[in-house]
Amino acid sequence: MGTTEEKIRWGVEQRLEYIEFRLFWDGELKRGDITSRFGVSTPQASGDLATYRDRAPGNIDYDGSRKRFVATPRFKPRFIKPNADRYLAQLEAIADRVIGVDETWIGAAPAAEAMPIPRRKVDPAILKGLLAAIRAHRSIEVEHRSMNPQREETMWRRITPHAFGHDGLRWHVRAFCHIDKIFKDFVLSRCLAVGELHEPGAEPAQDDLWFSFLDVVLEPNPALNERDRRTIAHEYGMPDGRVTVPVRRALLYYFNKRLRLEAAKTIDDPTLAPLAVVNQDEFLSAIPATKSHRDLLM
Amino acid sequence: MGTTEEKIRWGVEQRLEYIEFRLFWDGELKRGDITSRFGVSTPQASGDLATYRDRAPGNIDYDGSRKRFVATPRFKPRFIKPNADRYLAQLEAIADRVIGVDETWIGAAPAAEAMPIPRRKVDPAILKGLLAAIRAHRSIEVEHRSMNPQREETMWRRITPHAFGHDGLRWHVRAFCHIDKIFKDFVLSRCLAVGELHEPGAEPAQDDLWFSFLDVVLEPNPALNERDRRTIAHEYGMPDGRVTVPVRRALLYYFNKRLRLEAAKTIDDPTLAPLAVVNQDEFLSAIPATKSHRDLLM
DNA sequence: TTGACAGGTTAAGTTACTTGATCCATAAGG
DNA sequence: CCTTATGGATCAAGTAACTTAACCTGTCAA
Repeated sequence: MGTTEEKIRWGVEQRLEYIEFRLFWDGELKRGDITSRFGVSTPQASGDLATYRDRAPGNIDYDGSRKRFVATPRFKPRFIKPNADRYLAQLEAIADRVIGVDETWIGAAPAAEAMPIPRRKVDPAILKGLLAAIRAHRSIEVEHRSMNPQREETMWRRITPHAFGHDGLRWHVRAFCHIDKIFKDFVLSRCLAVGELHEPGAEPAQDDLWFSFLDVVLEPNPALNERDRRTIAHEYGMPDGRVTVPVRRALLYYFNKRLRLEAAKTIDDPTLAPLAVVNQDEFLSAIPATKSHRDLLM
Repeated sequence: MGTTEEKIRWGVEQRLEYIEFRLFWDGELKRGDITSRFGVSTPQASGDLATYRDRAPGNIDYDGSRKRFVATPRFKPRFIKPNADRYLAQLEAIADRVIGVDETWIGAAPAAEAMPIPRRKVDPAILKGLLAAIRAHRSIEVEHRSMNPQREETMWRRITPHAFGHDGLRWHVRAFCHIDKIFKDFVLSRCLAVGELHEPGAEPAQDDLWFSFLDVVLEPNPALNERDRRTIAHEYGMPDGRVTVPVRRALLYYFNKRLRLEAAKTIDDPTLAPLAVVNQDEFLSAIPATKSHRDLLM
């Protein structure tokens, strides 16, 4: 009883979820957290807390001496399903200064530090232009710094983009290059400006390397001892000692570099490459196809 | 005139920001986008669009033939400041399946793919326990898979955590280990369970490696040709050909590995390591201090 | 013991909503 | 050509969800 379940407005639901999020991760919150984050009055925040108590009975208590609302020991989430990876993704964004703590629901962010890589910011206008070209299935002119020594240092080229790819360190746009007549990756932070939209140069479907996948079978590096292999198998979720990862062929090069797979079995210190590829012949022979365009590499 | 600027409720402001976000990035939206995302009625969504038109005159138009609201050519954001890195961070979270498209404001997400690394999910209960210990300045028992061959394969150890660190591939918790009496990193996905809180074993301030920084001076790899060096300098924001990055000594080991700095100048193919360290003596001699605990490496 | 802080409550009034109806414009299909 | 589907605008009546203003309670620290 008490749990009257009428329809509930979006704003109220957000605040109930916020209350529960804070109770789960921080274990506590105060009324002022609600009033300041959502700009509501104190009676409203009190009302929300009462509503929460009503709908999730036994989850919340008021600790008079600490002057905080606290989660009870038998707290059981009812409005959100807690997700550690989501929490950590937010923490990373905060550490990278991509968002502010006050834009998340994290109340007291723990001290956290991510790799401080001093990458140039991407110009919103450029990203916006590429998005527009992708949506409209058209080509766009891009001023791009090329690593190809045959080319001008920076040049305008027309490309027909269709997707974005992230190699773990930076974003590329996958596009048909009207000069070279092939599909390539263009690093976003090397795009200096964008121009007009025009007729497309190719259909996205023609980008075979993008649309075909290789099933990479990974195992703990056999150069490791039995025990370390078990640890790696556990960490990467390999119940039977292996895991199959479908990887776009266009991304195989980065996948290889990122996990140091190529040299895994020959490297002197196997702890540098915890994973190795089972279907290595297939894997290695699939890589060069993406490696032929020097622009991709660096 | 027209722009009456009374106080505005949180829910309304969210919708106005949503409208502008969509206009900027997607260039268009329809009334139904608002009703479905925020659960409001059609008259309300119409009202919001009218309010937006009122407050940001000249930004929005209705294209009757496409049956969409579209951004005008002279669109100028008034409620949000567009941030490409933030957009891309969301895109990455979507590609990694950490959040759903419907949880972001991105209307039509472009095709995007991030590195598919099959990492085990972190148990929310474990992260929550560590957060609680950090907040309370107490120690916590953790069942952890050790890579140290002297130790049991999995063992309970008491640690006093104080921060989180991300090496680009995974999260660690930085903590004082009550067994080894030193501060170490513990990979989150190797923590299997957490236990009770107790007295702390050390003050966070005693973690010298965490709280002291080394100024790493980076330059484009000198093994590259002049022109490629210029490109790298541009991409990493080095107006005078160098950039100084303060890095926590506790993270130097990962920083080195991630950017392949150690071997940068000697590696056969310099395109694999676009960056090199200027103050290399200082840098290399600072690394081993963090490298002494094998647990960190793999 | 006083004040500052955190929270709760009640009453009266306002704003932001909903439902349900009716109407308009455009595009696509027969 | 007419029909239907889609997407939008608007009005009227009613209702949640708010606000402001005032006043009350418990706990802690000076």
